Amino acid sequence: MNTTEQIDQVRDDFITRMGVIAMGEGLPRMSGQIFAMLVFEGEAIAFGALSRRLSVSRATISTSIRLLEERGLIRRVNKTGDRQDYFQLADDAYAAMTKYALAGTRHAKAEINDTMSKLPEDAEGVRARLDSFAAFYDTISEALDDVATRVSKPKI
Amino acid sequence: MNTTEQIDQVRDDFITRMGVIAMGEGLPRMSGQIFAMLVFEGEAIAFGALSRRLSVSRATISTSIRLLEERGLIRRVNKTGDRQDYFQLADDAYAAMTKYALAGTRHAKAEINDTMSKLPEDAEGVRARLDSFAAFYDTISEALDDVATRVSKPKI
DNA sequence: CAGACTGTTCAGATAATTCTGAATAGACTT
DNA sequence: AAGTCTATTCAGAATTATCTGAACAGTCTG
Repeated sequence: MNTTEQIDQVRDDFITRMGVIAMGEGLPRMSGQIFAMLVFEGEAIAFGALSRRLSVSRATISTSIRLLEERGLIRRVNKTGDRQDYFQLADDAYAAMTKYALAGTRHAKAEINDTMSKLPEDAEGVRARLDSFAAFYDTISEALDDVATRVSKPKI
Repeated sequence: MNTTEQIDQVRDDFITRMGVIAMGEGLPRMSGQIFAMLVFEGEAIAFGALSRRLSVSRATISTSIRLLEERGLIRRVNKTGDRQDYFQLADDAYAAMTKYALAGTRHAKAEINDTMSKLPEDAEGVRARLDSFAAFYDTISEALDDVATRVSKPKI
């Protein structure tokens, strides 16, 4: 087995694993696999190549790509002289990932706060418990916010 | 509308919302709803009451409960003079929640590291990119670890 | 011990997600 | 302009997750 074959095998294995990890994080498997492929390759990959190398229809690539774009994880680039769209990791993909999670925890906290605002004055026990719950999400949010800045590439 | 009715309504609304939040965090809706109900009520709730008040079969309660127990989020308690099982929030439910997430990010990092170990020596570019990816998960893990300790109840 | 009640398991039903193929529209080439 | 290549959309198929009812085993009660 030569080096290229070895790398191919490692890459396919990596893609498979990251598909599973992605599912655990609430991302569809295919989006995770595309992300993994882009991490592994480094350079921009063509739309058609994604479909071919992940053995999945172009329609699936299209919708998976959209999700990743919406979350700011990947970037669509145009290569002159080639009609296809190319994709590569966003510059601050990891920061974007973190910020998405952060939005989730902030939303959860907001839901709890909203619930608290509807409680009658005398529901002290409930209020205290919801407050602890909200504080938990707040602690996580703080931590994620910190991660986001630490992970962000310093802007020149 | 009296205070009790108002609280009932707020609680049902809270439960509904937390079911959705839970799904976003990779937990089945019903587990999230049970968790929400336990947070709201504070005191232990009977198995049968969960089934009744969440309008769901006993089988569903059983499996949802198991998941929550496995993750250390709730505690099963026995009331003398009552055959039913009762459930309440675990003392360190939020810490347990955090630790579960932490286990996930550590696992992700391990998968990446494992992939790296299989790479041939000369695959420097790939190695560098995987290293960044792993570093990201490491940063998150550190943050979560910090959250876990801050959220843990101090052991007397 | 018979009957009532409890929680668990599991096969099958139901619901939700994810993927595909076909149709479409835009852009380039000749 | 006709033909080719492209990405998107969407209805339906395929897959996966979730819920239910029935069967079961254990425990208590009378």
